[in-house]
Amino acid sequence: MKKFPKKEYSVPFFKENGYVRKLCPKCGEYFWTQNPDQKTCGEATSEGCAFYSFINNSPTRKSYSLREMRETFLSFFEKHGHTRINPYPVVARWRDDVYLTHASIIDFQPYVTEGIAPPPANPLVIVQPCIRLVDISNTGPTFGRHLTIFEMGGHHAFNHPEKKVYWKDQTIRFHHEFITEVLGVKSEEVIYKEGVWSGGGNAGPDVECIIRGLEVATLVFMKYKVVNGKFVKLPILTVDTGYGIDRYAWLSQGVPSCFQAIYGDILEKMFKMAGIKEIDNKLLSKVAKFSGLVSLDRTASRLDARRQIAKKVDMPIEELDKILLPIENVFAVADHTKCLSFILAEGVIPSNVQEGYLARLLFRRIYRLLKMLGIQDKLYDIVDMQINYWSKDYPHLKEMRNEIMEILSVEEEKFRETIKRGEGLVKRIIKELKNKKIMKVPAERLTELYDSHGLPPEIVKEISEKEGLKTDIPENFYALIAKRHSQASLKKIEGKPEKKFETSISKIPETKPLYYENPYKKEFEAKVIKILNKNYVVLNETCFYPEGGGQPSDRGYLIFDGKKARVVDVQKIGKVIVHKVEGKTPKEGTRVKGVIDWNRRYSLMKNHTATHIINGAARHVLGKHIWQFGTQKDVNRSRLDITHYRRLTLNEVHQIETLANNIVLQSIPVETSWMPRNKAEKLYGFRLYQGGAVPGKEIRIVKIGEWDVEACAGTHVKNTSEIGFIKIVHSERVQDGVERLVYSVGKPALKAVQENENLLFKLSQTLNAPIEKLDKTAEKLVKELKQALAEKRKLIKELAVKESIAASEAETVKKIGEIKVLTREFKELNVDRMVQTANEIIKKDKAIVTVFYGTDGKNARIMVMAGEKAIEKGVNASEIAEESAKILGGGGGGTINFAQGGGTITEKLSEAVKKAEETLKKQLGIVKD
RNA sequence: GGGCCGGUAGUUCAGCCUGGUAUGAACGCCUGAUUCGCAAUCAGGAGGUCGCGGGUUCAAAUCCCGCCCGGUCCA
Repeated sequence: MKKFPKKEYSVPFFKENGYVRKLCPKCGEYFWTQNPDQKTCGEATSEGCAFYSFINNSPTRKSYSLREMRETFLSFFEKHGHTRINPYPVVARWRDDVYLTHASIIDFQPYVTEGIAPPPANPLVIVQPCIRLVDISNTGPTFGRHLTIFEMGGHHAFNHPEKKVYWKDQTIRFHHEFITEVLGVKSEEVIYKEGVWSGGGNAGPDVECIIRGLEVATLVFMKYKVVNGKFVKLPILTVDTGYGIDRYAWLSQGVPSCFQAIYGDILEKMFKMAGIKEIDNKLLSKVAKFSGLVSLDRTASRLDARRQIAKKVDMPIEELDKILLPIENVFAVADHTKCLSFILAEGVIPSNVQEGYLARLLFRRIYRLLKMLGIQDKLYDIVDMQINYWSKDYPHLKEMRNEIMEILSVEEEKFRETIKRGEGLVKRIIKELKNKKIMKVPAERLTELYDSHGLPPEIVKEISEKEGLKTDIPENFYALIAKRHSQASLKKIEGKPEKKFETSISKIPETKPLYYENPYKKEFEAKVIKILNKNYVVLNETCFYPEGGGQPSDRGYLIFDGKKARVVDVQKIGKVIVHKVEGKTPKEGTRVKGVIDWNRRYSLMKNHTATHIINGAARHVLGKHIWQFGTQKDVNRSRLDITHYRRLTLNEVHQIETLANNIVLQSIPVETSWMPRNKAEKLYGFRLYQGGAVPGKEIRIVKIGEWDVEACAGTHVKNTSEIGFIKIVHSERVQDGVERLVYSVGKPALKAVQENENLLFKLSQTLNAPIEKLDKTAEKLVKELKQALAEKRKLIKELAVKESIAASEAETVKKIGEIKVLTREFKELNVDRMVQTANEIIKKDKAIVTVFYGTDGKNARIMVMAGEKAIEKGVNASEIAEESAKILGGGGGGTINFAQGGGTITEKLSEAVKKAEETLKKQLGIVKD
């Protein structure tokens, strides 16, 4: 990565205080220090630049708990003119580019950092719980340097060209004052390492603050936007600092691991649960000192890291591993269960897609860790402990306790099923391989098992080796998985034709939307600003609603000079609304009259408001974890996808429907208003972002009484009573954890009910039973049908036995050489009966060949069965069937002892039977060609 | 959003590639034998709209298309 020149880091603070800039010989990075004897950058990296020297030897004046450290940090910056801001959710619903909040700056991107919206305060200070799942495999082995969930303290300043707050020098001074004067660390112990930060589309120089080996903060000076890999200067310079609150607490306590610093006595309880009684703190401290060396990714081996540490602490690797592994596992459990609790508390449902998949990943990892520790049953106790512990700082956890527990138990059930199913599958595959004398599970099988069935190769290995089959997990296993996916995803993506206007449109002034001022306005007059590509019309203002937020565009007409242009589509590109027209096109600069298709539009308005109502109703009926996942409105039928961990029952759907209709009947006014993003978030919370990210400084709020508030750009009715009637017609599971509600509104809703009634009526007529008794009637019918089918099978068999007796005595049996042939017509074409009868006859006499035939008028069928002895003499049933079926104009075939054929030329049936006899004779060598 | 796998007896599955009898397998169930009783064992038996709907074919569990249901991986 590109490095910034020295001048980017050379701030007055360093000069005034006698800092020198040095180059670390180990990692090759520059750093600033007051200590002239400092050789390396002082960070405990995997290159081994230094080791931790704060373990059992804290550099701070006193020991801080996480909570104390958080408060100390916040109040320090508050004292220095920063406004304290409450933390944002860990699920970043206001953004569509990331799922989780992984830094405090995420809260303010992109609207604040791009200058679209003002910050809630400037400067501000916040402690934000952050989630980073990329570090999941390191969580535990690095003793807490990596966590999936941690608290990032950030003091942020947004420097506008016309209004500067503070920049590099002051930022570093703040940090230094905090660390030395507040915490009491000696000034010369603080090293500032130069770095380049890049993420979320932004970049800039940064300094990393290192104390006794531990990086405790990163001070980022965001000044670039990354466009196509190039750095473009930003108008707003953002001070983006990240203070690892957890790491500061760790530093101050000097305990071996960060987990001990964060979790205190609940970690002790987890150790007890796992039966880990005596922890050798001396050893742990020694290991902790060198834990900076550890850095795992998907390819690096855990044992390699362990080997290095074992050497440092002078202990056999096996022994060390035996001691450390369970401890690390408990560390990971502590971290992961906190992380999962936070995610679930915000209504994420474990799923096979999107952020739900992350939750599932986390759950399954926890479950495996607990299994290794032998305490799977303690999952709920641990999560309960976490909820209690963290609710003091984050009270929303407690509110969601019951839902979290419910979701966990559903998820546990699902995982157990998957494993059970998988084990069975692996065992079968192993058996199959053994039968083929393959004594090793092929790599291809491993990838298939993982990709299609979710079975990690380690599990497959475990099972297979128990069964005595070798399994080599390829080193590039995950690369092979990636390959499976890349091969399949070579489909072309077609962009909207309007996309190509994007560049030409930037010069056109924005279109004034009239549909917000008055959503009931049906006609308007406007000036034609621009015609694009012959049939795309841009007006100065319009009533036509462009497609967006799941609401389709309006249709209608543009009228000019007595001519009409049909508006078939409306799109919003940037701030310009484009009308796609068919027929005549108006000229640029002229005035046109616009008329929207009111019936359609009014219908869409009702549907849109109904969507909000149902969403609110669903949340009320099912719980606070309900979020809108997606939605599509239409005139006759709309749909709303919601997050839920179980299949909806009909009863639940009915409850939602009833509640939704209650809201309609209560004639609640629908209030729409524009307000600044910050104000709206403060007033209504992040629940606003049901429909995902909403751009802009001011956002539009649609509020339906106390039932629902959402940020929404759609058109709505003024009062819920206008909707009339909502009928949920259908519910389905779109993905794991996502339920779809399909519903109709107003007249189409009535129609939907009537259609169902039609169906019932028809059914009632067919079954000749009153509608009220249809369920019983159908039940009875199915039962009777089953009985009748069973009876039929029985009778066919009985009949077959009888007929076989009769047939063997009948004269229709012809002797041909040493074998016998029985030809017989079946009046009713019943293949089953023919087969059964033939079976019985052959059972009695192995030298017989049966030739059965019949026709239903449309098709003719011929069936040949040969006994063992007949086959010995050279009879081939398949050939006979094939030959005679040719005459019938069809084909036939089968096995040597049983075959059938047929055709459509039914009148040649007797000829075909004759042919069968001839073929048989030929096979026996009685007749020659 | 994209991909992959699966749906056959009460249960777990085989059969599908290469269309031609589901004499399907195991477990479970029922009856009988043995046993003080249970388990075990033996003998016999019942149990299937092959997820649904179309198509191709003389013929579809099997091939093709659509749908429904479940599982799973990736971003």
